[in-house]
Amino acid sequence: MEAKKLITATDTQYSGSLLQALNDQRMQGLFCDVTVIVEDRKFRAHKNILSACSTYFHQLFSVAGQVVELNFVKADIFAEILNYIYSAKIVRVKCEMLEELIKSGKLLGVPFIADLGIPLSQVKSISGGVKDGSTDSQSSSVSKEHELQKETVSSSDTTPENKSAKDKEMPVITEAFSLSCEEFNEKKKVPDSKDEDSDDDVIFCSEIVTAKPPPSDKKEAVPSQTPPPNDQSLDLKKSTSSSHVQLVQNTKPSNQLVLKMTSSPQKLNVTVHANASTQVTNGSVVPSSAAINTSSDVTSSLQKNLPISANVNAPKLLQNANILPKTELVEGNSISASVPSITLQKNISFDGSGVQKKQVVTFSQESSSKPGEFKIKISDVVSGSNKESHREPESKRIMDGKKIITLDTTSEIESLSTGCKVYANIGEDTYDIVIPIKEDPDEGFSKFDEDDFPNRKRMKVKHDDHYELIVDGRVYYICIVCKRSYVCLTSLRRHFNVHSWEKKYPCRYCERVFPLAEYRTKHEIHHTGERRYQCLTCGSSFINYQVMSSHIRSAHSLDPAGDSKLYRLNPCKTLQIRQYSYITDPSSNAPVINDGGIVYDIDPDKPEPASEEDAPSAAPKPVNWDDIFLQQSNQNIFKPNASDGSTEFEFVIPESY
DNA sequence: AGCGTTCCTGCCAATTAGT
DNA sequence: ACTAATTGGCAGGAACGCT
Repeated sequence: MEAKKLITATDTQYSGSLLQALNDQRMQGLFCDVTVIVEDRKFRAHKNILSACSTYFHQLFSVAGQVVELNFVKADIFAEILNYIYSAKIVRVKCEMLEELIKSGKLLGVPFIADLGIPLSQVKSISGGVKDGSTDSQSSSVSKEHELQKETVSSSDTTPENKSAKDKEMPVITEAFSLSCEEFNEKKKVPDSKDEDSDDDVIFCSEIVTAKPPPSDKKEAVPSQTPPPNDQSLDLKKSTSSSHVQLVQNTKPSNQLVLKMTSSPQKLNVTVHANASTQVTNGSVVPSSAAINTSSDVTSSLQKNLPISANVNAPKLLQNANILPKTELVEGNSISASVPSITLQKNISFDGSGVQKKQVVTFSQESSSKPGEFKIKISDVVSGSNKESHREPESKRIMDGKKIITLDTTSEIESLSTGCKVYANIGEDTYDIVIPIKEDPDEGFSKFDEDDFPNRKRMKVKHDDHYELIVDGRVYYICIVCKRSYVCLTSLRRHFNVHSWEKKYPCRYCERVFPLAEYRTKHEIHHTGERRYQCLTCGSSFINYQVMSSHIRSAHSLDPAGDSKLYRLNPCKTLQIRQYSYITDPSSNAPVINDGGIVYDIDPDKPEPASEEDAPSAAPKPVNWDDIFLQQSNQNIFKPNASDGSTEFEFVIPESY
């Protein structure tokens, strides 16, 4: 007779293959919904993935739009972090990058990377096969642990593949932890690995987990799946990303990636079984919430004594779905001790041009004293946020598909939810922020236009790059990234490229790249050395307006910005730039004045061949490449690359530069 | 502090794209 | 051909870095 049985089936490869699929999609740009700009590099990614792995992104994406910019991380570092997020691996990171990597991991709230600081020193010495031959007592004891660990694993796995892996396994040791990692030998070649010196390579495929230290410590680490109730060793079920490595490489369900962490002197024993099946089939393990809560406690404890900032509450990719919501319910003191991102974001300093100057999330109650600086706390406006509820009576109301939030002058507008168009009607001391709550931002936009400005033509918003703020009937366009306000939308669009780098303007003389064409042009003029600005008082020429202006002020004690023209701007001869009314009167070499009242003239010392040849032509003739080649042939400023007929040119920096 | 360089943004002309 | 949108040069102030 067939007994009734409950069947439990677990796809042990699921998490790994899922991660792989996500990474593949990222590589192909599929379904990427966010662009992270770091320095001059753009990284396409998925918000869900980033927010799941990074507390920073988790909070950032609650307010940010499709483009975010990080200026506190280096591009190459962020690339490594992103690779980790999508692969659970830090692969072949050079030792000198580790410190920066860890720092960035802390800032971004990526626990694994942040906690690499724990084994860092040992890693450095171990990398490439024990460079320094560390022989301290800790390492020796850890080596024993490591041997034990090897035996534990080898007993259940004697495949040649894993034997090979054991030969390369690296114990990672710190003052607080010893961590042994059974690492599979990845046969999949890292693309750039061939050039790397293996001595400089560090490969992690593990995840650091903190656990509550025992009241009576100094217990020997014992890998155990069924710890006694009061045992200080703790089994955490984690279908971590680490399991990806294992499961992809070996599908045997009995195989586990075992991380054994042993504390010393504050003993801490943690065994992580990164077997995805464990969490489902093994019902005897410590409940997730308890485990995490315990971890939180130890985090707090450890932070008192150790220079680490473990963040066990950070959401982790592919973490047990039961863990995450439970961790949110951990007692407040535990959370506050283990969520550094809040404090962290308050400390982030955005600076420079084209970078985020303001915090995305702020908990500061500091009010703005400068007129025109409206600020709103994120909790006030984040759609769907629970935080809104407590402010409901005071300011929020919903009608006609719009959410209206009334703010006082001290509120902050910097963290308004993106994807919405925001309008404000300014009263004496209040601001009504109207946020269309329909899903389609354009829908709300349209409604606004039709209701309030029926004569105003609907504006199609191709890029979700700005808010609109109406103050006393005047429209200000506010960049969603840096919150700069613009009177002209074109100015904002031009500015936004600083964030998005949708277009790049490389210098044709050097390697520099600029987000604005004008920046490049001005920079290139420095290469050519051309001096277009000429002082009419003394005839001196200068490379740009600022130098010329400075000269007129200092040398002639005059104001170049005054009514009288004290300088002239000669047309650019060395670069192919847009020509305006740079018209030289064909009948004479007298300068002409354009519509703006600017006097233009051709430098008599450098007669322009084109002007002479084309003198009968009344139409303004812009300086083109041919003109430049003819004119500058002796100077060899530009040489057309005739070999391939392309539009590429060989640029030779003139001697004047 | 002075100087040079770069960044920023309103303005506007030239160019390009769309109808 | 006309219009709208985009591009990018310019002015002039501000910020920044160096000496």
